[in-house]
Amino acid sequence: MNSVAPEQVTNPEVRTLAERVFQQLQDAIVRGELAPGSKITEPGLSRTYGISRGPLREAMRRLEAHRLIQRVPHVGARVVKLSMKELLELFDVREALESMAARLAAEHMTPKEIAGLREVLAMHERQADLRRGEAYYQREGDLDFHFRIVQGSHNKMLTGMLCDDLYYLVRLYRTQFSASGTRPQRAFVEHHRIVDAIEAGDAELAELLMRRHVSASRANVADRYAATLKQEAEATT
Amino acid sequence: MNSVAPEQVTNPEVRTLAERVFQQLQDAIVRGELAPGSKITEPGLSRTYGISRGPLREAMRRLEAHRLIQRVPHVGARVVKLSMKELLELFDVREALESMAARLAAEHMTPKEIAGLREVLAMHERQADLRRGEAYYQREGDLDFHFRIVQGSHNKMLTGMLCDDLYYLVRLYRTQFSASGTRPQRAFVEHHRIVDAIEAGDAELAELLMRRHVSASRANVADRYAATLKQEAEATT
DNA sequence: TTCATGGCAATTGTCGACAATCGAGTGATG
DNA sequence: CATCACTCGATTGTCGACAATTGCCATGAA
Repeated sequence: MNSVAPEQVTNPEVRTLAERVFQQLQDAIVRGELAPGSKITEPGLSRTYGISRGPLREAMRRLEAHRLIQRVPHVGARVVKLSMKELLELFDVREALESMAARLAAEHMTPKEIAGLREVLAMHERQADLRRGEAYYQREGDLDFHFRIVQGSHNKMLTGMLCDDLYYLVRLYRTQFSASGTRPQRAFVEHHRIVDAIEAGDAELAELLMRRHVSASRANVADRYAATLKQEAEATT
Repeated sequence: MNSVAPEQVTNPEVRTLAERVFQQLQDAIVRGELAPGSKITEPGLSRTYGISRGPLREAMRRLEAHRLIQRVPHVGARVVKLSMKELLELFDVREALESMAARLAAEHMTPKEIAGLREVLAMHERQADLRRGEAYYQREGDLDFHFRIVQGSHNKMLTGMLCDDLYYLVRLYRTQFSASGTRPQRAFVEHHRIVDAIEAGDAELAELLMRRHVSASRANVADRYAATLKQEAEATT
């Protein structure tokens, strides 16, 4: 597992050290290589990535603004660690933004984009058939699905907020809580209905369905968490 | 012309140069002292604020993440200039987030917070009586109203997104488009109804009313813009 | 006149060094 | 034994200098 993708070095979009290390850190945090809650020091990262502290600090400022690290002046920075409360907050924000995205997608998505969306759905079903228990691909695919709808909204501000900020937190949560258990069949059906509504241009329905979809996902997480708490309580008695 | 206010130096909350210059720049941009679209250079700002480029660059990274400036590697940075399209995008995002905030506020706001909200409304009415034409106070007060509802949601992620990011863009828009004309009476009524719904704990109604409130505000802006375009077209013929 | 080309000044990107601050560990004291 | 003050090591904050890249402008040719 290479830590640095070779295309990053030659990619003309990413020529500055600060930009590169920002993306590398973002990746490392989201993938759990930097443990949530762990302290990160500038000299340490400086050595790891072989750069000076100047660009590194700029990258850290951006990570801070994206809520991936938390800094305290003169003390240091830690990788963000989502509490269950914060995770549920994240779901509320997602519900608001993604339902709006679905509404706008129903109004503005092009036939080509819709076809691409259907393609994603088809791939999910193939994967679900082949490896029913395997949750990883389905999870990444789930984000891909949401990703495309958000982009279909054709609202750059909305796209930026969801894709540049929230989705990294979502992925961070999935590694942090190792959220493997899902509700695949039901989610598939919901995905299909959302796409149907978008294709029909039914903005209100698409919005409603997406809202329910995210809300159900949130409830699922909350239930599993409650179950975990109960289990732990029983184990200690 | 003093570049640094003396109380800032002693303020324990703001001890680092990067933090100070970040807030100063944020203020300068929002108040229009740095014209939208104007180019800002590091040596220039470095001289004006009397600091070196290190902290300055960190502040600029944060401003970039908050969408107040736009940077191009090796070229430079400009103060963001909202196009009408982007402004309408901003309204869509606000509609999504603030309606959710109103819903959560109806569920979680404390009696004390609600009383504070009513206080704000009362102050608005007094001001509206005294100086009917004056829009400035009413505008700032409008933001104060929304501010308190967002905080009443008790959702820190939502609060951060709205108060730390979007509301600065809203204020920037108000200076950029010199949006003095409003619809005060109607907005007052809407504000009151929203507070009523929140106080009654009617989450769905609060959400719906806030959604309409923001949506109406968006439509108002769009109409005024269309009128401006039409006026200009007539003037050139 | 218009366009290509080369050099130049200014700006951005990066680095290493120094100063300021924090917190853990140590020892003294009640 | 607990508590407090202090010292010291490490980390963060800041600065000035150097390298790299860009855009402008002058010069010249078609």
